[in-house]
Amino acid sequence: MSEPTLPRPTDAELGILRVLWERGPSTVRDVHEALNKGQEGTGYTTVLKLMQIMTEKGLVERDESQRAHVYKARATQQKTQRQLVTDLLDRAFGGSPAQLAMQALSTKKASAEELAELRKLLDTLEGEETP
Amino acid sequence: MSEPTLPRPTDAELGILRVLWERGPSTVRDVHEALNKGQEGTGYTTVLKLMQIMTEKGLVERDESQRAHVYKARATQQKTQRQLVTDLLDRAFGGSPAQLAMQALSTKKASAEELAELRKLLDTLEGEETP
DNA sequence: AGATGTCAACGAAGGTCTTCGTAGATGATG
DNA sequence: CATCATCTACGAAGACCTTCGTTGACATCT
Repeated sequence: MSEPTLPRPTDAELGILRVLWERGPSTVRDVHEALNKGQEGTGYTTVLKLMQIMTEKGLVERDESQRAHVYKARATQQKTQRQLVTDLLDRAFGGSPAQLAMQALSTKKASAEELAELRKLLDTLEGEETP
Repeated sequence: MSEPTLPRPTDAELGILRVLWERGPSTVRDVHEALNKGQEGTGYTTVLKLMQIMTEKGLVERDESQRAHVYKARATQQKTQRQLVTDLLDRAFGGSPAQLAMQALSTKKASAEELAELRKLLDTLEGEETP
């Protein structure tokens, strides 16, 4: 196995991961600034500490060749999303994916493009359903 | 306001809520037994303590008229699911509901009935999209 | 009444999460 | 070289979560 399955990221960790996904490999300073666009939220050392812990957990990788270490997410956003969805599915939805999908769509309006894409996926799935 | 928005239930709390949703109003003993069908997982007092805390948080209501207090969930499963989905949406999906929906469907196979239902919802949504 | 069983209520321990202050190393500036 | 800025590392505090043992109240059974 190449992946011993990473732990579920916590809320604060997810915030950091989102920055890394968006910006690509970044230093602590980069992440800290991205996280505090304008307002001051969490302190620098807080972000640093979190990222150190995330390194231990395996959520991120660290390149120490520079003085300012460069971090990058170890799992793609897709993979992490899948994990979180699976989790939520089991914990709150009795494992029904369609129920979750519908809940998601009723919650907030999606764009026409996204809906079209979703419909395409639906076609594929229904095609498989009755082969 | 009738609802000061309940806090997001934790993992263990969600387990208890699921029992309450399924069984309806229940005593601690009921929940404890449902949670430990067969195997022994968590102790009785653990469940009791959690449900006491959940009462303080407002996640459940308690009827103390009987010696064995009867608890019931304060929010419906639907409402809680919606909350969790919204949360996940904001925290990990940059707010795109269709993306989450697709992720959910790719994760696990849904039944034909559910897919049909989902398609119906999709029709409705697309109808609204271009009025 | 006395023994047994069931219940709620604490309190506390051990874990994780988030926060930040302080210290020490390293690089840049005058 | 001395000073200042920047960076990592460390430790610890405070909050929350989960766990359970113990206690005392109340009911039931003999």
